[in-house]
Amino acid sequence: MEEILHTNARAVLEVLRASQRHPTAFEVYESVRLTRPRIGLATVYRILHQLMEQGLIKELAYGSGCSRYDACTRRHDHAFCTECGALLDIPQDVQLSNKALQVAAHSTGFELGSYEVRIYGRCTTCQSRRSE
Amino acid sequence: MEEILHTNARAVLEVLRASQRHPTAFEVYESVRLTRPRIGLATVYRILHQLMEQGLIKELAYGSGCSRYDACTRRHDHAFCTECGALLDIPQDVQLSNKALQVAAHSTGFELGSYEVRIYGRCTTCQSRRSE
DNA sequence: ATGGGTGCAAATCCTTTGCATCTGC
DNA sequence: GCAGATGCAAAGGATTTGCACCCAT
Repeated sequence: MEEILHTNARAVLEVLRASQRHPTAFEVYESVRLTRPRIGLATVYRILHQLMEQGLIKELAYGSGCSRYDACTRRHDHAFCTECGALLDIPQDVQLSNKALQVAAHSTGFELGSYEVRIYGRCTTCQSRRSE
Repeated sequence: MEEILHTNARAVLEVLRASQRHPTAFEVYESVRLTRPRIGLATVYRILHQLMEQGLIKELAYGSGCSRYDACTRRHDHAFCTECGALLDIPQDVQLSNKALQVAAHSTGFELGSYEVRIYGRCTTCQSRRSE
């Protein structure tokens, strides 16, 4: 599937795969520019959309401003720092029964596609920054 | 707490409380204008921020475009329609053990604040619209 | 008269689009 | 030479900000 990606698309995907941090489009742009200095931000956006359509990456919406992108496409959960905006993958899936999901889907009439658990709190960095 | 709200802020909060649909800022603006025709969109945004700071409402980010607002501040879960963008409250909390949450928080080093389960799928309207 | 709240318009930020150019085949 | 990919600049949508005005105190 990804063999058909052209050079820039490949570079974008590699940046995303190498990053732990779920970068924004602009951060991806900055990283890609290290290897492909002439690339433009619009191209990065176009490539991000293509990669999403191909199911190679996912978009993460979180509060204010801009989207972030995730090269890990298997279902997984996230931790959001409410103080600094850091966004981490939760390494092991949060335990959730099929039954509970089906109840939720049923009560809303939804045909269940996927799901995600988000935990909100303070990341390690922000915890050490101040106690309060 | 909310006794100190001035008239426009009160109107915004009432619109949000009356709505089932988690409206966008612009939708709030349109509704509030029915009773306060001279209000401006900027004022609506300013008030939404104030209400968030006071903990009376919450912002919901979901994919593309704009934020939506939720006057229900008790912890609860959401269902997102991936087809039409509809956004519903899940009436009963998705069953999730404290232990599972603590494991998740611990594995990321997070100090757990809150959490949310999001289910993604097709809402009833979109299911009847086409089968595919 | 003072201070907060407000409308309006301009500014900003993120993202998308138009278009002429470039590239690889 | 053609089709797709690209850079650049302009356009677009959501949100914020500056500022003068208005209103209740």
